[in-house]
Amino acid sequence: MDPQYDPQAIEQATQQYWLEHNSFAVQHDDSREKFYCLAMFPYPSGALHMGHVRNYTITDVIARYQRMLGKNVLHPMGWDAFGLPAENAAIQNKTAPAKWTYSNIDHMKSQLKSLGFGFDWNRELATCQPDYYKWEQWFFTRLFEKGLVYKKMATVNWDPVDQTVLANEQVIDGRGWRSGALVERKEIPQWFIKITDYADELLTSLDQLPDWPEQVRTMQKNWIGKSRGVEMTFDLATPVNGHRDFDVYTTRPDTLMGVTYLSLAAEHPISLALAADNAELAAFIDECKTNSVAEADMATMEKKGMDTGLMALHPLTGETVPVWVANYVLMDYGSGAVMAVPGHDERDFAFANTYGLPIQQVIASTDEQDPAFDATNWQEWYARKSDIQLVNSSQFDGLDFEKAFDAIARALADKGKGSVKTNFRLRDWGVSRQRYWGAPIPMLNLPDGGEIPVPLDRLPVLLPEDVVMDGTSSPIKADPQWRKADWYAAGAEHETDTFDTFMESSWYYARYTCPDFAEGMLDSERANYWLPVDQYVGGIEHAILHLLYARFFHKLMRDEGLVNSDEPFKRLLCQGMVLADSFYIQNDDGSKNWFNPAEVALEKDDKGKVIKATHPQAGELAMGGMTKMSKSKNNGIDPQTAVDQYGADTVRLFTMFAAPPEQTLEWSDSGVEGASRFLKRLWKLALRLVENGPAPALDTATLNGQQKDTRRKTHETIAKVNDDYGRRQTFNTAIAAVMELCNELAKLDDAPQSLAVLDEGLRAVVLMLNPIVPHICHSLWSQLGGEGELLDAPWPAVDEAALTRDSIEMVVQVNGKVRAKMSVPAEADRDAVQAIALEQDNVQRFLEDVTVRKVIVVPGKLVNIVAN
RNA sequence: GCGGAAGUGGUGGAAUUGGUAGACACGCUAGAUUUAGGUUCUAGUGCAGCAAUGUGUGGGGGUUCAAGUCCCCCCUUCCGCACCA
Repeated sequence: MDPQYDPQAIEQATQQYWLEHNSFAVQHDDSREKFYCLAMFPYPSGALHMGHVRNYTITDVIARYQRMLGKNVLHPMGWDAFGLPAENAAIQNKTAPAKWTYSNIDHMKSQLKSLGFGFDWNRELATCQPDYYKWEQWFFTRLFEKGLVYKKMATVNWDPVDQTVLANEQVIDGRGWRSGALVERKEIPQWFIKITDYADELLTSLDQLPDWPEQVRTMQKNWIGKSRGVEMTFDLATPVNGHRDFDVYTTRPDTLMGVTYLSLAAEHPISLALAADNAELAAFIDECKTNSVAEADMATMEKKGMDTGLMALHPLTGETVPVWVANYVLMDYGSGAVMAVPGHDERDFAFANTYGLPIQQVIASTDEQDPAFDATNWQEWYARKSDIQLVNSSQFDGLDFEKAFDAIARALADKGKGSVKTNFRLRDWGVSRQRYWGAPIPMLNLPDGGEIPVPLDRLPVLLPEDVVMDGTSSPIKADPQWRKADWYAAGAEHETDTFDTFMESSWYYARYTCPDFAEGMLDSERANYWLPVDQYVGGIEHAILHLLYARFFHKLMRDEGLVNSDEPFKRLLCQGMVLADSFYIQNDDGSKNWFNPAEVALEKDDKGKVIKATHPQAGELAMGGMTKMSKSKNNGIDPQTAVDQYGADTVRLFTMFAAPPEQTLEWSDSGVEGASRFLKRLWKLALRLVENGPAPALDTATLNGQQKDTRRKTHETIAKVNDDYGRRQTFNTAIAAVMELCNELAKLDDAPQSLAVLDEGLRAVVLMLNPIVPHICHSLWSQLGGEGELLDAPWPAVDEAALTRDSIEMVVQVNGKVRAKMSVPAEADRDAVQAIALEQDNVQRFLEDVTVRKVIVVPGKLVNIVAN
């Protein structure tokens, strides 16, 4: 055995062994219990970052652990290969997105291999490959045939200088990132998939996912946003350009008598009709066009509106209500019109106060603690649904929320002006993108204006890969030859929009089960063996969109007869971000220059707190604290550098040790060194055992106290680590427990039975750490004379007999404060424990001059003596 | 703005069901070995105090024999918001 731990040599040899033995290839096998472990596939951005390392280490640990439990484990990997960055890189580097993407995949694949992740590379897929997106295109045409796909006008960010559609992230402070031009909202026709048809099922089947984080289920539930409300019609006092009325939806019909104005979206047909002969209104609508389309901006921007002079009629009273156009009402949501109740909606309240609109109270609090209604000062209870009753609402006065809701809904229905309606916040999924690097939408635009899907025998609609990007128009939009579909009809053209990349990531997990299947989208026999995914791991940032779309797609595939399960992901783990220290220099103009932590020297005070950061050239730097690793803050730590310096096992160990998986992970060089140190100590411990020759057989009857304690520690640790890996998924505490065990094992002497205890303990350590640091464990396993393949070695068993104790340490409290610690016989009953507790000297001292009122005994833990 | 989380020593974190706060590790201090430095090993390390002891889980209140954990109010930070992936 090499006296020095040499990670580079060990890791190379171990990876070579896995390669030669094809160790991670798996097959469909009905006779074995399966386990499908999946990490969210990466976007091939060029190089692996720490977030990837963390993600894939977690799944690799779970996959290897499940394999040791005897399961047939599928752990695949592939590439989310379409997307915006490839286009940007292509423009910048004057290359083609495809070429850039494929070269990134090559590089990142070799990086993944160097980290020793046990992926079944036979199943690798990239979503930009035609044999992948062919089936996505086919599936879309099926959805079209089923009536689940439609086309409608929708808003995009339009850069008037570059003449191109921009993503939200490409709009910075209202301007195009490249041109700097003021971005406009523009309505263009786009394809939508009816996710709202599945809204109810997407909501109710969340209850079938007990192994998802509660917070993710809650976020999805709120996102879907099921509400019960009333849809009603407001007639116009005077028709406008043929429009006689418009609809609004509200969840608060109980406040209907408090409506003091109505708001239309700038793009509402009535607004546009009114603007035709109202220059001021036209100007206001133009101004609204420069507003961001992002909901977050919408919610925080200044609320602006304009009175149109038009009047609508209240559906119950027939009184006139002024109609406004407001910048915060969006045409894409609902009907593009809302009723405003400034007395009982906080946003309307602020708006009414700004524009001097009347505020009418129609709800009164029935809680005497609440202050009276004050139209100049918003209070929490104004919008409450409980402990209220209606006022100023004629025949509805005195009703509570539920009764008022029903009575007003009935009154509207009686007049034919409205009805109760269940609504969802969730909107249909717009899948059109005006970009090149994506899967072409397989539709033909016909000369007469209609659309038909491309038939299967014409699929895939191939995306040309050898193109030049000019930064404005998509190459397929600019290519009349590509668009031409004369094979169908003269003048027919291919749709030049491509799919949202969430389409590809919505079904890749299913395709992994049969990536070679050429006859269809999925080979149901294999797909149904492996699905659903038993463990899915990815970033919390995907908690809503990606996971919701994938759940939706799974149900669509089920209804197409491709899979037989309702949900794609049985258990979900959302890992936290990876942070690193950040350092900068503030420039005179307020901007900041960021310096990579690798180049910064730190100075500490006598407690070890960092007080100064200096850069060899730039001098003293300001400290930006721990922030998410990012290009903009230049604080990315390259995993490859760490792997080259310390080895993959050290990086994997640190990553899993520094924090539980759902929390943020703070990168720390000294923490990495600590992980490396532990592996060196482990190596030394094994070396000591090996150099002492084969350990004698364990004879549990002859063990002394220390040997017995250490052996108990071994088996306690096995039980804890098993629980931490399987149920809790807190790998950091599992590692800490193994470290504790190693510290105990290291204290054993060289007596024959001590070596036997060490031998048993060390084998358990190697088995327990194998999922996390598989290379060093592979090496140690063979040097300790472990039998068979470590990858398939059974998880160590707990010897219940080793867990028994003769005595238990307990704490004695007086009035809740710890005053003594004592050792009591394991079999001592309540009275005996109490008696021993009262005998303790320090307890006696605190019981002088007081009377014992009560003694609480928590078996195995503590005694609390209540006295005064 | 709306929705979802988090806040514990000098630092990362532990405390799993209301029951010994600070496991494990980093850092720091002292010592030993080696010595050019690092490495390695031993001991100590929440804060205040010589000690007994007091005090301590973002802040303020409450429930309980007992609260990091449960309840109410407040503050701060982070994530998502539909065209980044």
